[in-house]
Amino acid sequence: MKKYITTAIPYVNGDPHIGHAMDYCLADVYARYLKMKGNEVRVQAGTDEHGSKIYQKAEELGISVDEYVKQNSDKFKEFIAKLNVKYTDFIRTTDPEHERRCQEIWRRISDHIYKAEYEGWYCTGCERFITDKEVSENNGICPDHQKAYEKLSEENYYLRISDYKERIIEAISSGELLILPEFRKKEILKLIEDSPDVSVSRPRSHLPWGVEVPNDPEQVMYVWMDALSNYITVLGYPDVDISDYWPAEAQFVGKDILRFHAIIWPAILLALNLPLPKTIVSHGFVLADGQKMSKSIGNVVNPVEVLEKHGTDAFRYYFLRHIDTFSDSDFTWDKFEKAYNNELANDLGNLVQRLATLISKNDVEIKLVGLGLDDEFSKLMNKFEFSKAFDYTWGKVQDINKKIDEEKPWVLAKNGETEKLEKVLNELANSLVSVNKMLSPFLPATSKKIASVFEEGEITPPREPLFPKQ
RNA sequence: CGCGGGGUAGAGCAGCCUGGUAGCUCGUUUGGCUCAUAACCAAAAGGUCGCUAGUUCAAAUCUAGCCCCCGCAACCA
Repeated sequence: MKKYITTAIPYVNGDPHIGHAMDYCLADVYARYLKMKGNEVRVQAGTDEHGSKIYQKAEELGISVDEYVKQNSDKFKEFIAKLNVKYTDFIRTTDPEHERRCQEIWRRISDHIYKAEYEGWYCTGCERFITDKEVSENNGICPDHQKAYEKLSEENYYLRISDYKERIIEAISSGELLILPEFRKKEILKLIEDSPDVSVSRPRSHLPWGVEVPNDPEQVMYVWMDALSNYITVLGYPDVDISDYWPAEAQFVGKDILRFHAIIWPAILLALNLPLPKTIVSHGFVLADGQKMSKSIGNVVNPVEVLEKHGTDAFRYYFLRHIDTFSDSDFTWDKFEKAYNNELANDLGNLVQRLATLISKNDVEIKLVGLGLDDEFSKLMNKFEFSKAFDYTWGKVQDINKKIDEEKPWVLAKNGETEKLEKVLNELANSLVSVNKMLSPFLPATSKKIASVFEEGEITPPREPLFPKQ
């Protein structure tokens, strides 16, 4: 089977942060799992490079926008590589092919787009429209710029969400378009009901850096139009038949951008007469000590620092097991260190060491029977309950440690019970190899090392501990 | 009364739908073991299950009211 998985494309006005890592890791785990099941999997990644903020930032830095976005896009590529996340397709929204395809998409859905006047409060400092609520909260004055908001009107294009509202609501509530977790689905369903038509363009004067609206050089596409399209333009749409891979098996997004993916995106797809993605998985935020990470509080955890501390798999371990797949969870250095030492080093690393030693010391021949994937594990993975699946897998790791203590192979060896010893160690080795399969989507490098110890000829303990204690 | 989620051992959570000895992981203490990265295994301590009332032989679980926390309400992963 051919499957397609997408990640959200980050806006490149800053460095990669820990939230981006969540997206990549989750998508990667699912992709590796599907591959293990024998599917042909395509994984998209990319960068969102249009919009006025980027334009401004480049100007501030005194470099060309092209150069600025290229630099930042490369940073993300590097970051993804550091996470050992594999993608098959990388898209940059400033890629001319993408821009052309976007315009073609616009043409194809133009029956559902109309032009209208938009009037609202505008801050010339922020260069954006401000919601009525925000205006009243700030008493009509922008706190960042100490300037009064101005009433401004402009002509924009609108996407008629109302044409598809019923259809989208139906698809989401029936599960045809599955939104995970359930509580987000409820939120979205409520949100769609009240969703007005969406503005999908800006006058070029406000948004100089973007994709031009076909047949209207004065208007530029709203970044979400351009960004959402990436999921199919990267496959070659509309030049190429994408039906092998579209609809996507799963689209991974942060909870903050779920609404665009669950409202605007389905509307665009329906207007194009394309099927809706099968699943949108919305993950939570990583909190630092219970608080949202923010530059002003100064509690931002640098993902690269975490990666470098104990390596990629330790990073993946913490973020895939101790950060819940769906809800917000905490990162603290203390928890990370504990997880590394007590779980990775003691439970798993030590298990590999002791079992390999037992086998090699006693010169026991191991026959691998090639067990299939655990049903319970598959069940959890199919529901995108990755942290629970990982928990389950870890329970199996601990079971093997327990079993070793119960069977006491060292006693069997001492008493010369070779037959029993052989049987016990074979059972244990087979269990570990089968658990290792479950580990492989989560900890690919570690899993490879374990496989090389137990599945490639003579078994000798790894020369270097898998996870050296610190 | 905007919508939604939640309040269970020091921490993080499960159990609630389908009432019946309050459970898991980490941490703490004690014991066991020696194959192993002083790792592993076992046991113990620790909870008025937010508060109040109701239904019931029996409520963490069902009902009602109240208190508190959090998420969402258009561009912040």
